[in-house]
Amino acid sequence: MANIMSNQLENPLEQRLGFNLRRASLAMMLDYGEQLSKHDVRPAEASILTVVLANPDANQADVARCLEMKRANMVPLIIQLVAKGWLERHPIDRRRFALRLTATGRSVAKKVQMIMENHERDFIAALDPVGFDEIIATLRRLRGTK
Amino acid sequence: MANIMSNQLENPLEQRLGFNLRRASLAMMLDYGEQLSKHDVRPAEASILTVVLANPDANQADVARCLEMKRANMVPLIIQLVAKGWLERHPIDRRRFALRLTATGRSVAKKVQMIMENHERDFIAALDPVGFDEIIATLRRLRGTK
DNA sequence: TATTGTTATACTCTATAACTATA
DNA sequence: TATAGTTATAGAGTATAACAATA
Repeated sequence: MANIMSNQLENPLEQRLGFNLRRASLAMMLDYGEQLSKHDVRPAEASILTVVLANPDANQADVARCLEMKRANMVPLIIQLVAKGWLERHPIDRRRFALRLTATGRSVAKKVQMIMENHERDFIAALDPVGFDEIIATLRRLRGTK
Repeated sequence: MANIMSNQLENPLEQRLGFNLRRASLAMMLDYGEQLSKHDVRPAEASILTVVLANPDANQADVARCLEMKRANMVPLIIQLVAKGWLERHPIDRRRFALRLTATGRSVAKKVQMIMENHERDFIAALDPVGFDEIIATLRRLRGTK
């Protein structure tokens, strides 16, 4: 019963792809979230700002689809972004809204891109000797499995 | 304003390491969680069962540390596992408990290992041509960054 | 003094079902 | 009939601070 004494346990999950993938993702999320929180931005909000910046007048359902989020979960996030004065909703027809960044929102969205760039730099460096493109391609294959 | 018409938006996050890492992790978690739920096991419970199976009589704090979980978040999980009749707590001294699997718990834990093995197989196949060891080493470096 | 287990609490993201209004 | 936005709700995991008892 060595385990009663020692405090270094064996963790079989350390050999698992899923566990390492999850811990790596959480490590990145932790740093990313800390950087964003300095500007009162949540990761999910940052994702929406990024997509709307790249796709002016997109509607909620389209944004949700391309971020692989549920339509229903967009609602409180959009409300928050509007309340913060970063986003406006303009009717396209009588059931869709075109999402548009305000001047402040555009400024925040650009700041978010810079934070993202700086945040990713350190982690991308840790990929070496595996190449960035190779990793991205591999992660995409994992995303498409099942 | 092509975006009012089209429903295929550009997603700049597709070029990001963090986004792809997260989506890949969630894709694996989705499949893993589905397989486990058939046996009324949650992923976090499966992690604890796995560590206790490999480390009989470990205490909660040690298990939490090796899974990178908070001590406080172990409590309801342990209570659940005890309530399910899969885990017992035996006093080590007057402040620690040795966690021990019951006969049923050991059987569930072994079933979990099989589910994990089958679940990972398909995803590991998707790694090709990148090797498993290479990916694990890379993910570990990411985990250790910041 | 440091650690274990605990309580309480809050936050973030995810998931589902069902509704309405509209295309 | 299918879709957009919404409501309500639940679940899972994570995080912090603080406490009593104990090492």
